[in-house]
Amino acid sequence: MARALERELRAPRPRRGPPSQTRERLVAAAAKLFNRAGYHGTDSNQIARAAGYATGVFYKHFADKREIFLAAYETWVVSEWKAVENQLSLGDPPAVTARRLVELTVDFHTRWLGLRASLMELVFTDAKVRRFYRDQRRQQLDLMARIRSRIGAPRRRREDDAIHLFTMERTGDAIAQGELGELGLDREVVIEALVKKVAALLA
Amino acid sequence: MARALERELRAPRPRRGPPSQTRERLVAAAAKLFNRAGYHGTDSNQIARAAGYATGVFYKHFADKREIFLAAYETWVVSEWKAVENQLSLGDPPAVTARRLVELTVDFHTRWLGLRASLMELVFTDAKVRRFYRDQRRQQLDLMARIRSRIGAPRRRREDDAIHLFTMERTGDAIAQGELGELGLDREVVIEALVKKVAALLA
Amino acid sequence: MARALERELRAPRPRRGPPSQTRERLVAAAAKLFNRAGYHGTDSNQIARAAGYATGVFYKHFADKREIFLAAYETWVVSEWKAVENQLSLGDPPAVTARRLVELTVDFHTRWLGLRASLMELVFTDAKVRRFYRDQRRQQLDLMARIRSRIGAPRRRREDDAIHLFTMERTGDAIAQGELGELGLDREVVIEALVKKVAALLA
Amino acid sequence: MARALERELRAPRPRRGPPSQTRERLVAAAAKLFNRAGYHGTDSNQIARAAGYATGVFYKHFADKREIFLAAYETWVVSEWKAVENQLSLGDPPAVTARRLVELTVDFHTRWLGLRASLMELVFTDAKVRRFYRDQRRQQLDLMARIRSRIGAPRRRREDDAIHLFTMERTGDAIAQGELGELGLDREVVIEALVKKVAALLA
DNA sequence: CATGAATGAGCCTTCATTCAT
DNA sequence: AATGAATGAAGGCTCATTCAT
Repeated sequence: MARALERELRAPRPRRGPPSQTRERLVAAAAKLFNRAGYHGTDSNQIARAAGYATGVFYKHFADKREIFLAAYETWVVSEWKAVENQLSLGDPPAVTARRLVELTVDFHTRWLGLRASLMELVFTDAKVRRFYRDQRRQQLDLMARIRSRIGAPRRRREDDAIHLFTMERTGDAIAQGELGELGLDREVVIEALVKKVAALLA
Repeated sequence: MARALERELRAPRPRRGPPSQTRERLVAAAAKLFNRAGYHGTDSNQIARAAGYATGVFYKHFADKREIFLAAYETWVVSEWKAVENQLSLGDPPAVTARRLVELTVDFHTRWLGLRASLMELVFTDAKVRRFYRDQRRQQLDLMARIRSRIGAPRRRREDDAIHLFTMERTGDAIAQGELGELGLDREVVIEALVKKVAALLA
Repeated sequence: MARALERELRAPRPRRGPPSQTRERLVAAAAKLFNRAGYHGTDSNQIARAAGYATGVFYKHFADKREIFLAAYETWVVSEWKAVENQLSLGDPPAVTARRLVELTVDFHTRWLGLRASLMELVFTDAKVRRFYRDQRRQQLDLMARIRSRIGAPRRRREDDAIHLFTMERTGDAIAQGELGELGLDREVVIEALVKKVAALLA
Repeated sequence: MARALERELRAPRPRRGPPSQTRERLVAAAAKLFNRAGYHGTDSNQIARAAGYATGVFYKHFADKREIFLAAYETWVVSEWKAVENQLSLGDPPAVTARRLVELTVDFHTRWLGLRASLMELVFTDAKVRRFYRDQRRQQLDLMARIRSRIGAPRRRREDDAIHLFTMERTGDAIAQGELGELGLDREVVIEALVKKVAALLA
């Protein structure tokens, strides 16, 4: 009857499967929605529906909304890491690598714009998110040190690396948000400048 | 009776006064609360109460919560500007000025940490906040250009100035949040590095 | 200064005067507003403002909002009575009188449409309004009996007069509301029918 | 613990069931409350509670209070129609039918007194309610025409039918409200008069 | 495991009314 | 007598979360 049809429309998707798949679908749906409307603009029932499930399933997989945000965030961070490490493993010349890394950053910030927009408030508000966020940063710094030692580049202070990361992060957000355009700035010039900064680290 | 007593206890409330004063008190209270609990963690009744008023006043002065956030944000931004321009007008040697400016930045980011934490999501979510935010950035860039031309420093591309601002902003947040400490980084070293960057602009 | 100017705009009207005048102005403003938006759609601050006074003055003249409604209602009823009695005193031939009375009814219902729309709920809800309403009805019935006896028309049962009044009242509302048009009915035909009914009473 | 006990006490609440049942219960509770306290004297939380549910359900079924009023109104109107058509289908002699119809009218106006009291203001204030109300009236007129043609009664102008409906409606309200008693009128005489009017239509 | 109806605390907002000036 | 800022109860509505099926 009409009821079944309606359900079909809501979620034209095969249900049932291993729990991990359900979880994955939920996270994917959450990411999409958070990205569109921010954390507070997204409601948990929506997430389940968008993933093709009923409301209740949500709380079978996540203790609360915050947790799924964290999961979505983690997904993003992990995929970004993978992409970065993958790029580094290609052995491209530094100039190429630098450009690719900047492109990656901009890409990711663009793809995860809405999530990032909510991140700061949650980092401020929520201890768990904060902890996770800090851990990520630490790993970024470790990675940077490792890379440099691997390629025999000169040592730098971890503090400088941190500032570099902050710059990349904030500038990436600005590009993703279209802030540059609104300020009448040239996106390519900014990207070029970032590439130069990254290249300097790899030299 | 009990009513009067209760009123007495609630708050040292200097009632009656020009509306502008009420508004100011509301904004001050809002800033404090937003700063403590973030935008979404603060409600409009709380704000009025914290300012020493009853619920209703709020909507006599602001159309909604977003509007008072914007007002609080504006207050902060304006005071920061004033402080910066004031510092610049002192005619200190560049090295001193640079250090003072960094100190100012860190100070402001510390004082307005919670507000800043909510800012990004609102910029993303709310067109009015976004517009205001962008305007501020534009003015910052203009100021930078003016300063340099005034002191006869070499011209720079606006894009580089923007990146500089992003770096200052994000690093200022990190310092304010105590992110550095948690990452085992030395705050002074970071500040020193920022000072150098600012000094380079003034040279 | 700007303040005074603003006040001027709100109420370009001489203030101060005998209390009765203030009261009158308030009632007039209330009637207008109730008429536009109904009782619940009108707020008491608005009324005072619209009359050219400050909020507070309202409660110097009326115990509450219900009371000013009653006053507005009374004004209307009294003016309608006056018009009816005036018409009757003219000594026009019955046919003319009947037509004039119907015109009067339609006029008044049109002029007081919004007030009437709120009347039923208030009659139901509020004992004071109910009492006043009933008194009016009683007087209408008395008047009808008196008229007939004066002009030597045959006696009728008071019950029939009541039904007649109900018909006039409800049909008057329908005309005022434009209900006829929406139902595809001819206004003139309806009015003609009413005239006939009234004429029958005067015959 | 206390929680469960409290829940037990609150209401004999048969939870779980098809949404349509919930909706029905809400409408029934709403009708009762509107009827008792009028539209503005009833709030949406109350309605849900009175139906045996928590606050939230309300907005799962209705966009706002206006909508549930309309639903309650519709329920009433539909049931009245059914009763009228049922009566007409019995094939009683005209005199009997007329009396029964008047009784029905008085019954319904009595049962739905409070709802009716709010109706006028809502018809005035709210476009959706107005539209629904007009549609009903149109159908009443259609029905009247159909009945007469079915029983071979003489044609009448639709305008006269409309006036008849207005009379019935307003007089029905008066009876339901006890207005007659307060005016010292004889209820039976009034009813008799209405019966005569209806009978005339059926003749 | 999934479902989705139900929960209810709590937020935003309005407005009749008061009262210090 | 007038002013208008302030009051605060109360109502509309949302949404994270629970739980009976």
